Amino acid sequence: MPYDLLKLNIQKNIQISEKDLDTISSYFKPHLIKKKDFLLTQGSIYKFEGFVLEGCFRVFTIDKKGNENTLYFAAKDWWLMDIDSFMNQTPSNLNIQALEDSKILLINRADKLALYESVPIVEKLFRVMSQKALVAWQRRLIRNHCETAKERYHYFATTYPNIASKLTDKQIASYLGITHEFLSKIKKQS
Amino acid sequence: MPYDLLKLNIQKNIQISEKDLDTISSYFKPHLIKKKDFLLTQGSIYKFEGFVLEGCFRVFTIDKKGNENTLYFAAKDWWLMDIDSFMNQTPSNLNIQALEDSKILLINRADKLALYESVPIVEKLFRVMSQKALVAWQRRLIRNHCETAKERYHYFATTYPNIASKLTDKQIASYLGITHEFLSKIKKQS
DNA sequence: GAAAATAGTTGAACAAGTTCAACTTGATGA
DNA sequence: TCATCAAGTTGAACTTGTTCAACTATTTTC
Repeated sequence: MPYDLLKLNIQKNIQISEKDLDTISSYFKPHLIKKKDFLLTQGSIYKFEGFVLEGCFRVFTIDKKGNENTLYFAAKDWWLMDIDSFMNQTPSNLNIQALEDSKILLINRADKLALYESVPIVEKLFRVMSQKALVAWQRRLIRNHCETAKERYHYFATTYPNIASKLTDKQIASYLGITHEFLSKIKKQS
Repeated sequence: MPYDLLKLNIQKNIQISEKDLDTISSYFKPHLIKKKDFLLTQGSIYKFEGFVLEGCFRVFTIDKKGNENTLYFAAKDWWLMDIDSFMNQTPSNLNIQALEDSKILLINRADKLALYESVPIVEKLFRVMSQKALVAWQRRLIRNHCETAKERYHYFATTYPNIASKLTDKQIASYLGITHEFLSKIKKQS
């Protein structure tokens, strides 16, 4: 039954037949990733797309100054992808690391392209998912512009309590775009 | 020939037949928008998607403190949409204003939904467009985290010189997420 | 179970960016 | 063409967040 979670997730995005759901599921293969192992490292080409069944991942870049910058965390029921690298087959700017022992469903690039062909509704699925993600990213940027670090921290901690509880303050700080020293001071204040 | 630009734009995203291009184009209607007029205001529901043929638009929100926050500018050859409001038929958080007299192709919501049905490749078109946009938003957030306002200003001014030249400093500042006073000081330094 | 590495705390000095207010310049419109 | 209104400039005081360094607490690892 590892595919139940995937199927439910898909149904949250589009209306789809059981048959199509089964076909889509059959393309995804379960994998176990150990804590601290990398699914992707900066410079390599991302050849998979993933759906998290258990555990938690962190997606981040390292800039010129050596600072880690977390794009997002992916826990159970979240998707993992480096769209840029996957679409264009260019070296990735991202690192994807398991924060704990994790279980994930993966589809490789050739199979994904085949899936778009054989199950046309998959285009719609990823269109809808991408558009929802786009809205979320727009909102996050706005929050970055008009809220202080303290406000952003509390938003994150209350919106994603189950993810936040798995993370170190250093990881949270790299997601908020502040230093971990400053996060420590924020937490002391409140 | 107002549809040539639209067709070229679509061809940059996907491979598509002339027939499909013509069908898609037929759903879009040209409109003129006068300088300072609004295509959308916060609180109303967005019923159109647009493609800019001439002129320039600004997409922004106004937060609780009354500060304007610019999400993006859309000049010739750019798309204009409030995905959130359009998809879910919820009141929009965005304002879309013409910065100069502009010409735009619009498709209304019912026609857009019909278009997805009648020309299936439109799903792929918007899937690809959304994924590209997503990558751009992710990069912008990272830049906001690891670059100073000065670096972000120069990145914007050199990456989009033709858009930047149409804008007031106040509008640029609201895009960068800084005050216009500080932008003035940045420009003086360099 | 000891040693080593990593995470978190705190303080002082600093840099980046804001706020407010006063002023100058430029655009716009009756 | 004069008056008005919005855009841009500048300075001083202030707030937010950074840097670096020294320290403590907590995990990891052998």
